[in-house]
Amino acid sequence: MTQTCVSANVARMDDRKAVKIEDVARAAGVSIMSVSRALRGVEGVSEATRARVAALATEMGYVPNRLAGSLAQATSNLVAISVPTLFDAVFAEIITGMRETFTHAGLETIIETSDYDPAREADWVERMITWSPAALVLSGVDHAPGVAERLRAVDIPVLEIWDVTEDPIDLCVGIDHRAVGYEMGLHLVTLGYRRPAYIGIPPGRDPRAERRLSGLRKAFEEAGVAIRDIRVNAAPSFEAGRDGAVAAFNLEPRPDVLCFLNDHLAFGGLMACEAAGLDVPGDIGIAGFNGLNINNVLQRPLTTSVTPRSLMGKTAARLLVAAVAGVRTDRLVSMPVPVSHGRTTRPRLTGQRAEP
Amino acid sequence: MTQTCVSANVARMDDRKAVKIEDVARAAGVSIMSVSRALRGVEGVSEATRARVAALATEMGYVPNRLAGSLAQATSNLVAISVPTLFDAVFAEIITGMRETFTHAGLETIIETSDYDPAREADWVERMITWSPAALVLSGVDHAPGVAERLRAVDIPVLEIWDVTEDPIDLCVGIDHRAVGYEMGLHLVTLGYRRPAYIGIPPGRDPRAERRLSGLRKAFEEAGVAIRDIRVNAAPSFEAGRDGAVAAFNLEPRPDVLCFLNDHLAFGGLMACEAAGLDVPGDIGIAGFNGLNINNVLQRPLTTSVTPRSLMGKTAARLLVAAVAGVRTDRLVSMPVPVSHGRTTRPRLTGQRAEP
DNA sequence: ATCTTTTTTGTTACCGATAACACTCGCTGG
DNA sequence: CCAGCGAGTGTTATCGGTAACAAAAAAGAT
Repeated sequence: MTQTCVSANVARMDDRKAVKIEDVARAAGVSIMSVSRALRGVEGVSEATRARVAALATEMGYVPNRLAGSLAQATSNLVAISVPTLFDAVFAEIITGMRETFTHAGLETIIETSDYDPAREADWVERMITWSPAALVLSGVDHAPGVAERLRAVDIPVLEIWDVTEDPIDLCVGIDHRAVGYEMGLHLVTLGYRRPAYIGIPPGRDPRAERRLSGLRKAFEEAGVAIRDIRVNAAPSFEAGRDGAVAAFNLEPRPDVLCFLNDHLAFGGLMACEAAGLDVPGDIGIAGFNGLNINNVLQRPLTTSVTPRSLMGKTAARLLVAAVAGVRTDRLVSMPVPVSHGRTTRPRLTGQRAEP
Repeated sequence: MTQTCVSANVARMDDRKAVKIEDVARAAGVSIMSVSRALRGVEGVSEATRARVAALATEMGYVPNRLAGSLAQATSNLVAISVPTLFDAVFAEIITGMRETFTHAGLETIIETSDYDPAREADWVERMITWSPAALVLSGVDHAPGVAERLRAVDIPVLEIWDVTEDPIDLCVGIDHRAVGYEMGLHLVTLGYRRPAYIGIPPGRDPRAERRLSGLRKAFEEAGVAIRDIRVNAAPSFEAGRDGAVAAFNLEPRPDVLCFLNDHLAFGGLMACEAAGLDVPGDIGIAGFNGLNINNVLQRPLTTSVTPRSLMGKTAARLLVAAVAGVRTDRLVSMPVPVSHGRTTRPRLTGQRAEP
């Protein structure tokens, strides 16, 4: 099957070599430029030529070479997106939310997972710049040193998503994680919890989670309560939550509520409670973060903060498309994150309005 | 903030304009080609110049323009991957499995979601070709008409993943879905189930699922039993499984086992059983597909077929990297998919060895 | 010391498009 | 009847690199 004769190979390649703009031009009896203009829908060709060229191009199977096009224009239609992980449905939803808008705007997306490692993100940024992308999307606002400066220096619109900062590189659409943690803390305090424990992964991996914890801590501190802190040395996962919960059961005194890094861990924790014969929320409360779809089918949906992933993606994409087009917009959008009361924390104290 | 004066703009742009190979060459006092060679690690430069140029390039902040490079070389380091969806952790795992190998090989990945629509996949293929990617990865073996021919015509290595076919476009690494369904069917028949129902989404969206169903059907038919078929008009999700299960409860006679499209639906179904007060597996059995991580924390892990997503990704990537490098390898790899007995189907009949 | 080799370096042509400008018409208006 | 204009089309330079070949310098052989 393999052609070993060099000349044969060359011949074969020449045969099938993609038809280029020049071929179309020759076939249509016009200049290269007319073809280029016709195919891009740019002004400056008569309707007759445009139609003729377009038909011919299709017939000949012409596909423009974007490498050449982008090189000549010094910009591409590529939007490069970096997320920590694809395992977490959250980022999948954000991406999906963005993609639709991008597709409409004729933008291609290229996705990277940094695995929560700022150094990898920084590497990737350097690599991506070489593609002259139309825009860059980063997850979070904590970057390796120098990255922000670098990105401000090159003239590419940058969007930071999922977190907020007062000093975005360019555009920023996300949620205020500290506020989210604080809100949840307030909620739990209101419900009367006084022996909280936090269950997460070791610090340094997920700065957003740490920020939520700090908000949570603040809320409890205002009630004169300290949070005990359990870290499971693993990736954020169902299993980590389960293991963390098991560890929490042995604390003295036993926590009355477990605050998990996110819904994944919370679900793992819920299962651990079930396995340990603990009633939720009777014996112990559970709080998560994200409001994943799984809650829609759980007998006992999690008490959690519902993040607007899809909407966030859409909003962000719209802003970015505008920025790419040169339109000025808001630089910072902080989205609301309602607490979903769920059924893994006890109902409100007597005298308060009951949850519907 | 915006500079409106044209000359000022130009000046600014010139200031910050990325340093190019020519600048480095001038600074190093060598020709452009020497810089190109030095930086690419290609033969033909003395070690001394290489070091000097490399140092200078770093110092000057030179980043090669890949558009230009790829254009000149008529190929890029881009691997374009199409998956049906990112919501399903399965594809996230496959991608993650592949990515590591690709990164090692210096390949960049660009990801598309086709949303189970062959037409979108076909569009995407056309668009991608224009980037001269190093390789293309497609999910499944069912493509829009003409796509396979088109891909065979251009000289780009193509990998089909997740499913298998006897006539791959190029390379194929996946699982035999029909066989998987058949295996599961045999297992359920062995366990004594005789009133099975299948719960999935409308046909035409996920050909792999249909193939699994056909295997399942065959196994039951061999036992003289027909499968009843329930389709939920929704995306494959927890909710779809729940709704499908509820529908199944009303069938006459009530099914003794529910076979779900995948674990997502199966989990939704499990929750529906719980909500309906049905004991699993006492009153009704449940079978899924994939062996998602959630099973690791469930009190009652699902009976399911465990797909080797990560390994599949790794294997596939390795093959593809070899192919890109011009090495001949196997064209087809079909991976084993063991049945995990779980605890949502009844234990084996008496007289057989018990499940550990 | 001279003639090969081999290594290193430089030149030139192109990759496949686009931008900017130049040209050719056919028509209008003075 | 011809300058003036605008739509439609063509020409030329360029984008930032790389391949292929040519030239120069260094190393080795006789």
